[in-house]
Amino acid sequence: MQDSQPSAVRLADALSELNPQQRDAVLFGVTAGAPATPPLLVIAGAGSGKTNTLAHRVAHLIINGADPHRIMMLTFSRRAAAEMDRRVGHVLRQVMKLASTQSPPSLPWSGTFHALGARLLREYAGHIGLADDFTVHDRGDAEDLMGIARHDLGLSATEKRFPLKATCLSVYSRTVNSQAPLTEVLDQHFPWCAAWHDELRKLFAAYVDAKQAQHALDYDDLLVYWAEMMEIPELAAAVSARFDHILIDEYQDTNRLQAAILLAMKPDGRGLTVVGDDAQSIYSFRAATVRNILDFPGQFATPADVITLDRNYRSTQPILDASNAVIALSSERYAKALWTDRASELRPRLVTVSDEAGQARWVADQVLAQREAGTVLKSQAVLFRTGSHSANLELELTRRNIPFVKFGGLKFLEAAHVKDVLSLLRWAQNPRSRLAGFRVTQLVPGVGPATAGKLLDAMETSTAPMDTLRAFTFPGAAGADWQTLVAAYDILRRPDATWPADMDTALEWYLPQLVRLFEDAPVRQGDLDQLSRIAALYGSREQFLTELTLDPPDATSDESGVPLRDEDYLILSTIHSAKGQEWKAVYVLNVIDGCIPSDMSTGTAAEIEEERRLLYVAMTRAKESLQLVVPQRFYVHNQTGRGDRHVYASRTRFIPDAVAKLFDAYPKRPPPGEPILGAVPPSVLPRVDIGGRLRGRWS
DNA sequence: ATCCGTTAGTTTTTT
DNA sequence: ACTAACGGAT
Repeated sequence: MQDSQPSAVRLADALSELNPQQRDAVLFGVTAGAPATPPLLVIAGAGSGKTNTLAHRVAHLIINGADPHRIMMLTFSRRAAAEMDRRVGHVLRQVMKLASTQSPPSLPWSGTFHALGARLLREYAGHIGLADDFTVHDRGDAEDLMGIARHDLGLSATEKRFPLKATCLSVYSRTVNSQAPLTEVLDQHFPWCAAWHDELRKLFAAYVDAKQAQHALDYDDLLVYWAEMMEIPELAAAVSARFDHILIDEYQDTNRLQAAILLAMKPDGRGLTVVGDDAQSIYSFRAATVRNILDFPGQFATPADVITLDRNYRSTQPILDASNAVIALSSERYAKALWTDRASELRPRLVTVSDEAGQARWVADQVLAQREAGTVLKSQAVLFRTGSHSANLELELTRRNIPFVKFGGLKFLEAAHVKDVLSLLRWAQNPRSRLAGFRVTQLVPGVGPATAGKLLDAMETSTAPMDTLRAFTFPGAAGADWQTLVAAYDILRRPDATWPADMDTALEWYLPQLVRLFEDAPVRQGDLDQLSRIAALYGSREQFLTELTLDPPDATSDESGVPLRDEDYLILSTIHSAKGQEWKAVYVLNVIDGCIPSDMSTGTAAEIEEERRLLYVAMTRAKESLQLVVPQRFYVHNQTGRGDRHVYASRTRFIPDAVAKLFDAYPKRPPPGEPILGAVPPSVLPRVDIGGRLRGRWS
């Protein structure tokens, strides 16, 4: 800071770009020296400049003397964390007048609850009876382990079918995250499993034992152990004292466990800033609760101040009018209505098409048309309720050579061959990881569950697991295959193993298995090449394994691999994954009852309200152009047999006629004055297969 | 003990 | 379309 203009002036300049509410939120409680600020809740409507405001507040704290190392910034995803870091840096650079070679201070403690939890736990592992080489299980691993426990308890052979392992894990996870009794969780969210209460309880106990025996933590454990650690006064004091300021984004999507952690970190609320929007709460399936945000102010001796940001900078007025109208019908009343000064002639569109194929054609046509008009593909996004809803569109886009990237789709980390390789690395990192060992050893031909189990039992009780492994003789003839695994494992276990050379060792062993196991080995090898490239970005094996599970690459494209950054591509995303993002043009697919709301979540009024908010979130992503597409016929997915079963869909219940008036209908209705009869142009009348319906009646 | 084909049963969204 | 369990051949 060496130029003539005092930084205070530049600070004032930076702040002058904000509106009065945003400025209040930035400045609230901040004084020179930056001692802990009083608790603050910012209610930030969609597109209200929330991230920018938060970034300014952080920068402001730092300029006033706060130490970036002592600021904890909790975001919803790693992507959001990176964006926040970038913006804080931007403001700091501007105010501190750094030379372009100097990098602004960044926030080392910025990330998701889970990622920061993992870091803290590794640091304090020694104090809480945790091995510091613990493995983090992703969803798939956790399910597999649950499956093993389920089988070991004899629950796979019950008279009536026991819930699937994935369902068991969901129940477990929800119980843990909501801190509610199992009975309550079953009654409210899994009534079809309620009869299994006692067995589930036993299963969960076994699952917890299994995790501990192999030094593994699942996603929930990262929060649970953190919360438990904060119950010990000395540890709580030590951890809390490391952070002067804790800021949390998307607070409406945190659950009770996360709120408990937060409160334990800052019991008097000093230093806490939480930001959220109750109208955008869409993660209650993960036990998130709006109560967190509603109850926040009253949790402290001096209630937290509340600042509301309701000026929207993102969307045009017509888009906002329609979005406001949708959320206004919510049974719970939300205090704010967003406003903007971005007038526009262009109203959002409600487009009726015959079926999903027509929907795909329509969207592809529109995407190309908008690109011709100057909106690059990257500024356009197609949003949908569930991953499978985009299948038709993906086909159409591929056919027309329109590049796209899908967020929230199938992760390539879930593919069997990728998991195989990761398991080998993980087993080497943590020999207690029975799950990894179980998977890897069964890759050797002739080795099945029984043999693998015997070996792992022997290793578990052994003091020198490596020797046990080497000495193990297994029945059968394929000794050579076995020896290659032992050799590879031996190299990976050496203390002088280097990264990313380990990845090559693992791949070298795995490639023959890949060729043997899969017909499409060449395709899959492409994935492994990509994995290898990703691996090179990490500093160590442990870091690679942990961060990959906590922060998986979240997009897949039509070809394997994410396209290069400078290519142009269309964005496809689930509405959940679209959170916090914005695009010039947004298309929402299947805006029909049964999709939004999903017919799986029309059980309770609360579920339906969440679906309404989901539509609201989707609509408020659009800056200039918004099109909701309503196919009149919707093929039922997942149907048994070669059915052509479809439902005659109707527009979502969240857009009744009164709200529909805020949209332009397409195809256009006849001008007022025309007879009502025949109002629907013949081209959009559904084609009805009456014969099929009659047959369907009996099937 | 492993492997493979057959059969019955199935709840979206993600850290 | 996908999973899990089970019977039978090797």
